[in-house]
Amino acid sequence: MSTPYKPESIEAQAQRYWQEARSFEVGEAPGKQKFYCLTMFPYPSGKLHMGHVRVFTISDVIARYQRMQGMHVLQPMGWDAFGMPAENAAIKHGVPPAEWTYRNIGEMRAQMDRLGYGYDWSREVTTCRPEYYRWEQWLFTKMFEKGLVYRKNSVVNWDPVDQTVLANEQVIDGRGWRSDALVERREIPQWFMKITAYADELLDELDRMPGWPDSVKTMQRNWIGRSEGVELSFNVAGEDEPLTVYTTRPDTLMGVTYMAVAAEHPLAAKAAETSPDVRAFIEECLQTDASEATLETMEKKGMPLGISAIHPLTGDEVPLWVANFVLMSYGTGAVMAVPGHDERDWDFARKHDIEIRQVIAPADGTHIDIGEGAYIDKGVLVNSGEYDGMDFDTAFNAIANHFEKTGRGSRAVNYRLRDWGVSRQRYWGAPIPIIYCDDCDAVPVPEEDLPVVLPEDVKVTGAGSPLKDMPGFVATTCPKCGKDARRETDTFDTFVESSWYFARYACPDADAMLDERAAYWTPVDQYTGGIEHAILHLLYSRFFQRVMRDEGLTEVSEPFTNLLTQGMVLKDGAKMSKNKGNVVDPQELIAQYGADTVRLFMMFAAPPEQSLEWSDEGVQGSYRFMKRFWYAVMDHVDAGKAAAPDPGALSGDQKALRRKTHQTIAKIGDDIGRRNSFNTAIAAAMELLNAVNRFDDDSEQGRAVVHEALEAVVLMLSPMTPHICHALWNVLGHDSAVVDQPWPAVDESALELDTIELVVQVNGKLRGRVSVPADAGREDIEAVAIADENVQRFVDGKEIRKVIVVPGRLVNIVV
RNA sequence: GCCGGGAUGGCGGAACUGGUAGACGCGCCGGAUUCAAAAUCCGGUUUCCGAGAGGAAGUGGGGGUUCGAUUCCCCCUCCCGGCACCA
Repeated sequence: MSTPYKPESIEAQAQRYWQEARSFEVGEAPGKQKFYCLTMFPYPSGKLHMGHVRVFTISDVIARYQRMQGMHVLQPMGWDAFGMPAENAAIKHGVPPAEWTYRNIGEMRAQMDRLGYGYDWSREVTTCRPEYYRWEQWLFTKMFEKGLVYRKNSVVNWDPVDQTVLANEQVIDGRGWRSDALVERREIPQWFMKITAYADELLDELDRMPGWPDSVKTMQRNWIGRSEGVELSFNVAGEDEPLTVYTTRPDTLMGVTYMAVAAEHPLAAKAAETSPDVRAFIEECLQTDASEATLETMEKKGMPLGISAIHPLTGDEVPLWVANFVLMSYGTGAVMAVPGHDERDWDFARKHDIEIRQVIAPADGTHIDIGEGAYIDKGVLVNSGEYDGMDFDTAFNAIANHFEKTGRGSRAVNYRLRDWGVSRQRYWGAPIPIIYCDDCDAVPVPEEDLPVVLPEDVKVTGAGSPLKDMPGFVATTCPKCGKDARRETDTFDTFVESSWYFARYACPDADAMLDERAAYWTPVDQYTGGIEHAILHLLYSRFFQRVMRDEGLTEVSEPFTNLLTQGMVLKDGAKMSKNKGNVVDPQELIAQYGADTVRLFMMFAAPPEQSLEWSDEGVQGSYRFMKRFWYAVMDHVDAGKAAAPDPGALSGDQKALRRKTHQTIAKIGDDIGRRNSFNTAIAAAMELLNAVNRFDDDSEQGRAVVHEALEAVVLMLSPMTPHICHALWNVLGHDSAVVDQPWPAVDESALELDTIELVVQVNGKLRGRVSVPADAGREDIEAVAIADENVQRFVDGKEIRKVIVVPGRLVNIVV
């Protein structure tokens, strides 16, 4: 009787081995080729969920595979430990955020070890530790000196009942999640990092990043949104200050029939002084949350201000409106409107009975009716006086030149990308290292006084930041003049921590932000994480990497050479969540089936980039496969020793199994190494094992080819299911550990075939299959194909027009 | 609303560069084993027509390019991710 498959004991054994052998702790080895394999670190929310298990398993498979390819692999792990959930838990249960966070980290780390991930824990990074965040505080002060950070007013969601700032996700249908009060837009001073200073570099480099998915690069390109246009000044009747707008379509300038400003614009405020209607409208505009999705989907409203701008070419009066879809913080807070050639302007003009003027006509002379809808394509100018007949480029240049000559405007490059607001009015984050002095204004904390440590023994109530009420934290002296001063109580956006942690893993204990070890390990060779981070986290990290580079900390510009974005884990077609009650706890599954089964299912159920539909039956199927695998090896070994195959002495069936083995080695190597196609890799391993189980041959050579096949399966599945493979490798007679084995080699001579099967089509429809010698010529193949009995039924009596032969695949006869 | 992605048997998915649609797994059906069940093993399984050989249809919907389209192009529907304070 074979030894039964008992995952709990073999998994514990393998994990003990890795721990005692320190299999995954790596130092810098300049002679070896390094491979830095990283997954987006988790927020320590309490327990691992299936999404974590999926991304960590993907990364672990890649790390273990690359190790078998001879790479010197680093795979670290850490904690994105600041964030709102800790404050929410504190409000709900009265536990201080720090305590809650550290407890969660302990729990999740134990779960990760139970799943068998090959992490170098000696490099663990926890972002809520002062020894970590001191360096981002330090970098902030360096950026301050360089003018890369600045303070300006910007909009937040204000909950008037809780007297606190809300995150966008805390605003539900325009109301505060706890108070249910209508949220207001409010402007407060906040700190910004000048990511726009790097906009061109961040954009241009995308063209030289073949290791990133096109979709992510496209999203980042669109997000940066570089455009070339013209900045123009419109005089305003009765005002000294002109109104400046930016447009990418100066060719439509003669079609401007109104202009719109934001509710917060000074001209709107001025009109409100005399008009109660305008005042009421402005107040209504502020009763909305600040997210772009809300602004873009809400009803477009506006009101005339009773003020006119002067058209810079015609001198005509153009009415000025205040509108809820124009935002003060974007651009100049004012837009020119061309309803004839912009959809939003067209809708707005229709609604408010504003003139719609056609100034562009299709270049091919097609008639269009501007009363039916806006014509937004580029074309030829009409109704534009001296510019009539010009195409877009000619008109763009003519009008731009005119404005540059008259000093009323200029060509300008504009970005959709806005500077990064890093201030958060929250407690559980890294303090922004600034001191406010009545005389010296905002002064960065000197290097020798860093870190500014966040006090951890606090009571969180949910109404404002507790830091404001801690005189011991706030009260300080000005580093410049020594007078009494106040500390900044805002903390960093948590994206700041996640924008450089990947570099810190290289040197977690360095007495500087980075040291020479980062030069060895960075950039990350393989980065894996959720597609939801395609823009913000990945763009901020690319920005930070450059700031660190320009500070002389590294020579690397791009932090992540290859990027894999994995899909979500769904159940019943929806993301797993407590609200929906469709959560599957990894812990219970591991207890029932073992880590290998869970890992195998995760990798088998879907390709990594797609969403993965959870299936309890599928997990059982993976468990069944683990058992079949286990007993196949056990039964083989129980029957005695096996020799190495002698290629010259194999029968046809033996040769066929050996061919299958080497075909599979080639396929799985390609699937994992090139395609990140783990599901098909596993399917191929299953096929090979099925072939072994069907293979009934006790002869010496028969046992030899089976042995070779089983060893190959053990080696090739070891990245996916490392524990069972650790055990089976020893069962197969090896003293070594499978984790240190090289990837199996393909024997090209085993792949050779004498005859191949070709598909025969008639007019593209499958009509038969024929066997031909592998080296058959085109004429022989055609003759054999046409001679096929079933093919004859469709060819007979018809004229053969063309025969297409796709070598090794098919023959298509066109009649 | 804007940007990005997706849709293939009863289900998850495969088909990599335009060349056999449905690999592999789940489920289901039939059989073996068993006193019985579980577990395990063997066979079948896109739909329709046909005893069979075989034929017809078929990759969200509509059109197009091609000897040949799940794959390329145009239009549409639905679902998912992101939209700058969730991480």
